[in-house]
Amino acid sequence: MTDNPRGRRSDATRTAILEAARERFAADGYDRATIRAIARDADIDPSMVMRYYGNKEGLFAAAVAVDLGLPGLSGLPRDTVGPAVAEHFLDLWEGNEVLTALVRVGAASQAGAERIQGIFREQLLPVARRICPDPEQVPARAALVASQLLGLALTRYVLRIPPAVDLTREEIVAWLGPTLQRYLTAPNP
Amino acid sequence: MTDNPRGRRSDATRTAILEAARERFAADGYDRATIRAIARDADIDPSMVMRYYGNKEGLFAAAVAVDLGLPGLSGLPRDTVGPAVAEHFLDLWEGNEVLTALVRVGAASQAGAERIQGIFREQLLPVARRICPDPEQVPARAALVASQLLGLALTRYVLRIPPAVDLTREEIVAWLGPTLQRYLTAPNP
DNA sequence: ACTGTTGGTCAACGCTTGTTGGCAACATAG
DNA sequence: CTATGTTGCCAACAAGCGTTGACCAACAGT
Repeated sequence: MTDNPRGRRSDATRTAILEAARERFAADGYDRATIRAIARDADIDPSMVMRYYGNKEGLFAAAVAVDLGLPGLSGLPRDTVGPAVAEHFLDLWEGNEVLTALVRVGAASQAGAERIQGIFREQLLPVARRICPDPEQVPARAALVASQLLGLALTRYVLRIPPAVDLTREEIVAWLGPTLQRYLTAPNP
Repeated sequence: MTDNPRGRRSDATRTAILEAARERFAADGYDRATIRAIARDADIDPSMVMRYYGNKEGLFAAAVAVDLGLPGLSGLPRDTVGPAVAEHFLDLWEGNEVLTALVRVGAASQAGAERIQGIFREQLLPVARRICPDPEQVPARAALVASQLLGLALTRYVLRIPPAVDLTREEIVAWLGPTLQRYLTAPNP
């Protein structure tokens, strides 16, 4: 029994499945990303997906386990955090397809929406708590930040509205930076 | 032959189908909103949907024919257009489910995404052209406006992130108004 | 009263989906 | 070398889907 947790013989297959799943979920959304298509991309049999991840929901859960890596931002000077957040998320979106998949599936299914709610609650809220001045306003301000960040992701990476795709990295930081800065630290309007 | 364009005997059925379709598309997205479920909601047979709208794509196209009613905004004073846009879109989102359905389906399928691109191009861009100072910057600025508006819709009406749902109308106008104003009329940063 | 058109139902089609269980090949432990 | 657990493929299942065509009932025009 090769029970050794590190280095199972099937690890290559497992990660191939996850990679293919991320690509398909990002490109096609939850319903159209079929297990058969994912298995074909990973060059294995559909039944292997079921064996390793139980069912389609389990596969999705495993494929979009995401860490935003936000805590690193809380050490920054408070008055330049807006542009820093914009840059950080640009890196995340362009680095891999997990977040695109997440938005696509979140818009398509209740389970996906709940997963995004969880990420918001457990990863964005705590950081906002350490940046915002008024503790009572933290949820509202974090929600505004999320709306602008997810909105850019939606128009640029999911809907692919041409002018949103054509925005350069510098333009995005220059425009969104002050917006996020205001949502996080400006006095209540 | 009751060829009379106004007042066909089947008009009640047709609109019942469209209403049910909008609800289902908004609640479930394109793939999970089945023709059978829509027909059940409208209390008719699935085959009627096919007869009246050809196929599922045709039904979707008919269900989300949307007019943003933006031209009315171009007569406003240029320095208060931001909050006015925010209020206008709040009315639209809360008035009916067409836009929610549109975002859900846009995120799920290529056809839906193209439809949103079309609305952006034909309804948002022309109005932005009459508000923005620099004609060359119009597409980028309109894309930024769309990102914030669609982002709020996504977090509030589709993902239903609790703090985004809890925002009051006044809070939204007070926070988004200046953002949209800046995207539309502020000098290039 | 006859006839053609329209509104609507019913049952079925072909297809794809997620999911399951059986079976062969292989690696490893004793 | 044998026994055991792991990896993988194959074929099949039941369910649900969009879609179709045959059929009946009510109506309108003449």
